[in-house]
Parts: sequence; structure tokens; C-alpha cells
Amino acid sequence: MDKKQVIKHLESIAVHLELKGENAFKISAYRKAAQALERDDRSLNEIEDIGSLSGVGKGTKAVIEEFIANEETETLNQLKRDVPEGLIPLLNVQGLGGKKLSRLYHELGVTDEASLRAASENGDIEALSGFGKKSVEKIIKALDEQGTRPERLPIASVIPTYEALVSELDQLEDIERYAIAGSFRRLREDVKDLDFIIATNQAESVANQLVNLSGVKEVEAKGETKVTVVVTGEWDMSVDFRLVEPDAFVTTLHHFTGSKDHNVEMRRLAKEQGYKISEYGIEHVETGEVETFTTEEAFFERLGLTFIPPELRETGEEVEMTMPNLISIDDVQGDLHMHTTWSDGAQSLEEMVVKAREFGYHFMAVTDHSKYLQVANGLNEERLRKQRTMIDEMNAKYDDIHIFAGVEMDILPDGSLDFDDDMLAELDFVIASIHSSFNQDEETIMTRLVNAIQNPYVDMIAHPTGRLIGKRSGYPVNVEQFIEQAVEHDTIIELNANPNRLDLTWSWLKVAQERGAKIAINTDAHNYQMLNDMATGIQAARKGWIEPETVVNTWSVEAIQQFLTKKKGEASER
DNA sequence: GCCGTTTTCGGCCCGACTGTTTTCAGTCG
Repeated sequence: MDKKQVIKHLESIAVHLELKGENAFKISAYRKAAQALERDDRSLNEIEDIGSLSGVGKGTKAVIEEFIANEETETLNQLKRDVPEGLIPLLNVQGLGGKKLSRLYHELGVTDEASLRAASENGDIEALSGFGKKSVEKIIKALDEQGTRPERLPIASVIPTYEALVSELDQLEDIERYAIAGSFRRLREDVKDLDFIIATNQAESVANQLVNLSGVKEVEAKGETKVTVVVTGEWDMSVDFRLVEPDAFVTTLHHFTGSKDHNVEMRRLAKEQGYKISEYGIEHVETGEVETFTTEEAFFERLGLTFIPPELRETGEEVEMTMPNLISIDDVQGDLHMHTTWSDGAQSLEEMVVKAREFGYHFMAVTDHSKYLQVANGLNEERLRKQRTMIDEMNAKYDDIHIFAGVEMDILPDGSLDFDDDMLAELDFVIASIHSSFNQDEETIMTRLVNAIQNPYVDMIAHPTGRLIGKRSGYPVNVEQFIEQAVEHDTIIELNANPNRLDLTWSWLKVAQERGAKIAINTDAHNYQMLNDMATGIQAARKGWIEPETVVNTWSVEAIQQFLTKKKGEASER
């Protein structure tokens, strides 16, 4: 029995209560109890008294203890008797919440998607008080559209849409300023829609321009404060534009950046201080005066807080915490993972060097694939040595950047490495990674990873889990054990900045940093364009509360050389 | 159901929008 199961159980109770049409505060009490468990660092066994957690009271404590003892609770069992399972997915239908579904169930016998559709089509729902023609139309439309598109879109498929919109928004008239909000601003790995906040005194004019943006397929709503459109891209997605007077811009931006939990915490805190927060400003409850702000920094300061970066606004607990010194893009001195035409990259070695210099980098590592990866034209020993002489020439030619001669070496399915130690000793920077046999069991995968980590010539493990966000889950990794091993053997853990990967993910990076791991943030660029992914990588790192000292890319060339020499020294002592 | 340095009862984040009503409940972000 672990914490995750308990949390799931409590959430299941909350969902069932919702469908019963129970008191909203009772429902959120179960959710809060689940959250309290989630937020606590300790494992279930380490928490002596569950009831001592804030948010867990007499009732939820009893439920949790019963569940731990019996792996089931009478509370949920009873709810399951009261609420048909088929109703649960219907909560996802836009416009249907617990209260309405509860009525549909009790008054019309709706128990699942099929009976909901039937009741919609035969006029039963329309006849119900509180429902009407439009409600029915919406339900049928939602049922028809379900499954045509994933509910949330992976960030990589949304970035192009975002960038296209930004370049158009920059051209519009009557906009004082605008910004992206929502989960995209917080860099969630997948998002449902895009939210833009626009400051303007000419809402009507701006609204008229917005519905005419290229790529707009459908206008869902067009009012004085809000325009919602559907734009085409890899997937159709809806984009909300909130039009506000310039004074309210900052508080609106904060409000729609969320997360919901963050906002709840902020408002609770404000209330304690005699304020009321809304998207229009901070209201002084006694005087009714509403204060607005020109920067988010000033907004937080009003409540006695330091600025909380958007990436950290998730659970709400960040409101009470001291803000870390987060890494920023300006800290980055180089990129330690990229490919050239020697393997499967699009640009030549020198082209990549020139580009890296334009980024202002002081170092880079050229890390083409190794021979096992034939589809990528991986390098054998001979070609690798030849490449090295060219890298030496580059180092002689350019004195403002240091190029590490490296390789991205495959960890083979049997756990062995693609090169022997003698070859590895010739290289400056050795990456090891898995590109094959993803379907092996966790034990076999871990043997492969640990074998690579323990080899002192291996400096870094790239994209540790192999996942592609929203597309494939990667190979099974015991991440906790992986981090432990990496720390013990002083092997760098990569945060692959490619927005399809973001691997390791931010929540594990946080753990890695706490355990003392070294992290590198790399683009794994296969062309010029991909070198820009560093920005996304930095944002992902910030979401994991990563500080510059943890990240190898912030070091000086000398510091990196020292680290690599030290690792090599340990290798030769073996 | 949870909580309390104003409170053991009466609050619990706030506001917009929608569709339904005729002053509002439910849903959503």
C-alpha cells in the first residue's frame, strides 16, 4: 500500500460525491486531504499520525486508515452502489457537472454515454426544468466530438501555433501590451488551449482583428472582454483572448496564469490580510478601494511575497515557500549535446560551431551517434578519430569557444557499451543513451543504465527515460534508483531540452537536485533551429526549482575540464 | 468534511458566462 493508492482512493470518493450532487465543500475536503498527502514529502509509513496533516480531519483520517487496513472503504463501496460507473466519464462533457448529471440520473435514468445520448435525442432532457434546447444541442455536440482529438495536446505540437500567433499579434493595432497566460506559460507538458491576455482601450477594434487572424477556423465567442477562436495546426485548438483595460492587465494575467490551486492559496492569503483578489485588482475589504499594478512583481509584493515565477505556480504550496535562485537562460554558457552531418544532423561541424558562437556560448560538445545506430549513420572508431582531428582544427581556428570532442554512444540491448574503454579514453565528453529495445522489463533496462553510469568514462546519460511526450512513454526506468546511481558515480543527468522530450521531467529533476545530482540541459540539436530549444529546457528546469549551481552548462570551460579530468583519473585508477 | 490568536458555528476563492429563468443555479477557469 503506498501513498498514490490512498490519494487515488480519496479522489475517487470526491468524484463519486460530485456525481451524487453532494455539498461542494464536502467534496473539496476529500480533495484537500488527498492534496495534503501528496504535498507531504514523507512516505505513508513515515507519517506517524495522518490526522496531524492540515486538511485531514476526523472523517478523512478514518477513511484513510480503513483503506490502509482493508484496501477498500465502506464509504466508497456505498458510493459505488449509489452512483453508476458509467456516469464518471460523463463529467468530462462540457457543460455537465455533478449536479446536472445527478439530476439526469435520478430523473431520467441516465447511467452512461449511450443513455445520455438517447435521452438527448428523444426530448427527455429538453423537457426537464433547468434544461433547454441549447443544453441538449451542446451535449450532443460534445458527445460527437469526444475522441476526435486528445484532451490535452503535447507542448511541442502547440509551440508552432503559439509562435505563429505571437508574430501576428505583434502587428495588430490598438494593443498596449499582451502576454501568454495559462498552463502554456507555466510550461505544463501538455495543454488544453492557449490563453492570451491583451491590454487595450479599444476592445471592439481588437476583437474584430482577432477573429480575422490567419489560421482561425471558427469563432466560438466574441464579446467585449473575451474572444474565443479555434485555430488550425497539427491539431485544431481553441485560443482564448481576454481583453482588459490596461490597469487590470497584471492582475488578469496572474489570474489566468493560475494554476487554480495557486490562485486559491493566493486568495486565502490575501483574505487573511484583509484583501480580496480578483482579476481586476486587489480590493481593500474595509474601504472597498481596488488597487492595480504595473508589474507582477509589485502585485506579489503588495501581499508581502517575492515574485513567484509562473513555472512554480502549481500546487499552491509555493506561496508559503522561500523562492529559490532559479536558473535563467542568461546563465547558460554552452550546449553539451548536438549532432552534425557526420551522423544524422543537418549542419556541418563548422556550421554548428559558428552558430554556437552566435549564441554567445563559451563551449559546446559535438556528440554524434555511435556505430550501433546505423540508421543515423553512427560513427565507428575510425571516423570518430577523424572527426576529432577536425574538432582540433576548429579549436585552433576559433579562440572564443571550446569544442569538446564527444559522442552519443549507444547502450546496447545486452547492457554493453558501443565502444571499449580505450576508445572512450580518447574522447573529451562521453554521453551514453538508449535507442533500442524499449520493451525490455524494468530490471533489464536498469541493468543497462547502471552499467553505463558505473563506467567512469561515461560522463552523462542522455534523455534518461526515452519518452516522447504524448506519443510514447519510453522504456521502464526506476528513476529513484537511477538518480541514486548517478549521484554515487558522479555521472551527469541530462535534461533534454527538446520539447518533445523534456527528459528527465521536472518533478524528477527536483528530486535529483535535492539528492545532489549534477544536471546538464542540452538541446540534442540536429539542426540550427533546434539549438533554440535551450529556452524551453531552461523553463522546464525552472519548473523543477533548479538552481544554476546544479547545472553543468552554467560552469566555465575550466570547471568542466576539471570535472572531466577528475572522472578520467578515477577511470585510470581502476 | 475541515477549521479556529476575532469564531466550536458558519464560513470555506472569485467572477464571468450560459441558459435558463424573471432573479438564479450550475459550470468553468
